[in-house]
Amino acid sequence: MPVAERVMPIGALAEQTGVKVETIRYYEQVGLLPEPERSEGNQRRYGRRHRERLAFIKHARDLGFTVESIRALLRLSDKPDMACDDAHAIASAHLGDVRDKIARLRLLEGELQRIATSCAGGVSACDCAIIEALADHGQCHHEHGRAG
Amino acid sequence: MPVAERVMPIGALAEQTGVKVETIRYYEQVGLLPEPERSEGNQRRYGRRHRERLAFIKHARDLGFTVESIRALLRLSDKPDMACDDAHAIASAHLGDVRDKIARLRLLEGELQRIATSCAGGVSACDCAIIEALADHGQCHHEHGRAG
DNA sequence: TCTACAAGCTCTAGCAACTACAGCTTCAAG
DNA sequence: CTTGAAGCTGTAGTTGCTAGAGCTTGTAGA
Repeated sequence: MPVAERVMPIGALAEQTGVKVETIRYYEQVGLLPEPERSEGNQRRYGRRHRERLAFIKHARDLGFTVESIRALLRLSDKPDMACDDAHAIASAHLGDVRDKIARLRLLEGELQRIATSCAGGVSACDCAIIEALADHGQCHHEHGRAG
Repeated sequence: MPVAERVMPIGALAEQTGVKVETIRYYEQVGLLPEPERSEGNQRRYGRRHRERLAFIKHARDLGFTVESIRALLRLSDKPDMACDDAHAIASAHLGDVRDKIARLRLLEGELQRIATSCAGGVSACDCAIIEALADHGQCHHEHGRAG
């Protein structure tokens, strides 16, 4: 046998996938992972299928897909007939979101840099340009929305 | 009088600053805004000082500062003696965070684009490359961390 | 002055996506 | 057989708001 036993407890699954134990239980709770078999003593026992599904989930989460989107993608991958178009739509929408976020963050980067260098932290000769800049939106070079 | 009365209720403050009424009450609750005077009937009455402080908070939030950081900045701006260095440190750290986030998002953008175009949503000739790509991290061109 | 009704109040619960306990049970190695 | 790590359930906390219920206050028109 190459890499893993046929069946494993939650800790081993966590280790193999890089997803925390609590998070695995959370995914089960919200319906992303199916309920696994249990040992006689009521402990979860996972197999290859669970590991693969969890890897899918983790990868998608790392890419910033919401749990809702992942639910949709998993539904698609379960009945893959007309999955392609729908999956493409989900991925494209998400790509759009990511690009928006990048654009907004770059505006923030510019303004933060301007603010931070205006008060370069020398001796306290300045009245703190940072605090002034934050107090006075009029100094701003653009409107900015939320981009956390 | 140019623009505003001396004293105003919460709705007017909300309108002038672009911060929602509930959010203003929330900021008071978490100690970002001081408790204002009240009318005889227990309604909040705000003045210029409050409006300025709230504008500061909003601007900083728009720039992605956490409430915790804003609390620190406000503390500094209240006693501005040695504020400059500390404010500079906060702003620089935040700038670093923003740049990290941008870098990670750009990696994601690349991978998402690769995934989305690999299954360009034509007729369903494909087995859905998107779902395969998500299932198999081995196809990935890099490690990626969380960047939501 | 009375009457509507908008705007205000407090308190509580909800969102996403986990994380962290408390207090218990089970598993596995020695 | 013992011991301690790992597992279990359930609840509450995190961040930064947002939304509602159910009440009170302010104010403009008649």
